[in-house]
Amino acid sequence: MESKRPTTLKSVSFFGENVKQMTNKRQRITLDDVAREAGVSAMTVSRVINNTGRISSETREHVSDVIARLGYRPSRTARALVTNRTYMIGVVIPDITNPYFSEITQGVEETVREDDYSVILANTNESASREEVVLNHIDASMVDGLIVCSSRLPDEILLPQLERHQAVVVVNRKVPEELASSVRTSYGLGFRAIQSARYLAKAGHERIGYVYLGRSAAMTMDIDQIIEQLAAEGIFLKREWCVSSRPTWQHGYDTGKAFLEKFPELTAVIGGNDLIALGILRAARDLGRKVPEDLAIIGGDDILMASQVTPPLTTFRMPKHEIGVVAAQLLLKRIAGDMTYREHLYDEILIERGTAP
Amino acid sequence: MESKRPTTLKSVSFFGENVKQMTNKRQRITLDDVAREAGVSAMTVSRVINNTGRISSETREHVSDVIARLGYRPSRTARALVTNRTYMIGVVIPDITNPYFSEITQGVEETVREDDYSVILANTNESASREEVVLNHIDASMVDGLIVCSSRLPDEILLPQLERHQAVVVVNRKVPEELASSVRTSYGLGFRAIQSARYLAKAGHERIGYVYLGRSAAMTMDIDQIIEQLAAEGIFLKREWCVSSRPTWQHGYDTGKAFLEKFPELTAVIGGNDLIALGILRAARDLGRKVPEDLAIIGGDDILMASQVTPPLTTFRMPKHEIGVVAAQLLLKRIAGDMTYREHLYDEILIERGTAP
DNA sequence: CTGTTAGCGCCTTCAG
DNA sequence: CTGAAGGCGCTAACAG
Repeated sequence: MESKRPTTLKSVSFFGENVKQMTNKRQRITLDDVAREAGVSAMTVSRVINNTGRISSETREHVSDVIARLGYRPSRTARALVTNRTYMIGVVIPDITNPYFSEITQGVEETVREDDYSVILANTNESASREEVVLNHIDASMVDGLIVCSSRLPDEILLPQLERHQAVVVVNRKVPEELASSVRTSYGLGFRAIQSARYLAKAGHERIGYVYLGRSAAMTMDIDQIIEQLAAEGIFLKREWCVSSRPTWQHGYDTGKAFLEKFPELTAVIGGNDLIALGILRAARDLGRKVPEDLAIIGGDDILMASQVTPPLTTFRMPKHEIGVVAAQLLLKRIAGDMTYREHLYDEILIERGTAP
Repeated sequence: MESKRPTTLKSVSFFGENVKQMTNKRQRITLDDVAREAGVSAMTVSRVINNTGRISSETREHVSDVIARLGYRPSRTARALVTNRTYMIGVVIPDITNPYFSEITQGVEETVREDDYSVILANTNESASREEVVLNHIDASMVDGLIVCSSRLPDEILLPQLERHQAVVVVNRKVPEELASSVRTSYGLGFRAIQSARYLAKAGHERIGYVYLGRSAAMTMDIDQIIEQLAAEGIFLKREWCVSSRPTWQHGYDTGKAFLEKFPELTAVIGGNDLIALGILRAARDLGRKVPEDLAIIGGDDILMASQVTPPLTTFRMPKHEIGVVAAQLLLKRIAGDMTYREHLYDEILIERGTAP
């Protein structure tokens, strides 16, 4: 019998002629199949697989052989049902095509995979309502933990969703410490705008515009607070010089173009993030404005493109990949049962480049 | 009893003071709990949830009430175990930070989510060995289907992996029709290089370099075939003028710099993709070469950045987002049981811009 | 229209 | 060191 196996083996572990039959019945090889074939109990097989309990190396080896021969693979689902661990984590982000988020996601994915976790990606497309739908869809029974990036949802909606999960980490957001650990930049978008305005004011600009990220719950301050704060410092940011934009290049371009045409008196513009700022940069040049001579621009994430356009974009840098890695690490800690609140803050540092030297 | 519920309700569906207790016992509310509370059988509750079978609107309503009151959510895991459907699909891609792939991924995610599927993201970091590990990790029991993008694996390794899955779609790859539907560009990387070379030759270039994507199984032709093909057309591409690079900006930059220094006689360079080409562009400018006067450059994906650098990059355009959408649609068809082979081919069209006018 | 019976594939007791 | 029973939470297939 042993000697006849090789043939079967090949067609099972390789793409063979009996593929069609398999597709019909989907005859999964189970623990019991292995047990029967090996002449042991299911429990023994289970122990071999999980490397748990004491087993004679003899049976262990024999069972391993049978497992390999049959091409047995334990059902993650069945295991999840009984252990209550799925080895998956959810990652909720606004837009995977935004380099800022794809870098964070990469950091997360690469980190959790080391511990055999998989990432369930949920893209909210920068929409609060979609974010809610998506969060609602991710049941606690399908993930061991959740990382929520730059949530656009108000607390009343976000917090109950987080509460459903065993382990949560939020990025760019503050929530009650019992609910989640947190990784974020120290300034937040509001402070970043203030930093930018100060920088521009110091450079002599008096008419500064601000194209901010539309109704984002990640904003630690709202526009009026920012204006107020700056006014206190003698920097004058008119309310009408502040408009919102969705955080994509195209929206930055469209918004920026209309904005610059409406307020030609502006000598500087702050973008809510790099994509917006880069859109504005293109709009400015299409309008015949010289950057930075006629118009200075400051962005906000230091994505690759920021350094490669002409003139290169002055922006704020933060370790995106590392933020993803750390968020993942904090989540793994929580999943492992260590529920102590942890918080990682990163400074955003201003990178002075051509658009606002 | 009914009148006392509201209090409990709030602390269950909202973040309440008994969070701590819940975290301990993780006392999931089950179907039976609902059934008991509603005074019906579990089956009835199941029917209400799945909207299946005939149920008096009276009991339906009552059960729905209890479900809402208890904040019951069905266990995806348990359901998956019995239905053999997880409502998840796997997406294997080389690098999520490459805009080319993040756009495809976005298309996939957004499409499958309409049908309540979630995406498991597996990033291989452009490494064949990691891709193998990752594919091995994605068990057929955890996904209903799989989309593999630009696999770097040879057939001997890739095909058996695909065979394990019920439904597969490959992007930028050809596999036996029984195994998977396919979405890809009509040219493939090899043909794209040939198109580029022809274009450059026509523009008068005689010394053309080629920085290609390292040992990628997505190449329909290898370098020697390309050289041969071009030679037949009277276009001379020396073997030593062809070097490989990993498909990232930084590698493109480093490789490009060394390459240009070693072969200053080149008047044009073809990049394996946009990131590589953009890296070369920067390297060329850092070396004091004027583009396109001293050196023409052609890229290959038409990512956003390509159009925004100076001079803008001549490249090939293909509908990345749509490719993701279609791949997802083909996969959903297969998951639904329609296993007919389908193939979508997209033309890559040359976008003539500043780096190679 | 509703309930009963049997598992899905695995692991956690508890006995040998 | 190994096995037998029971159940995780849900639904399919039958009853009624």
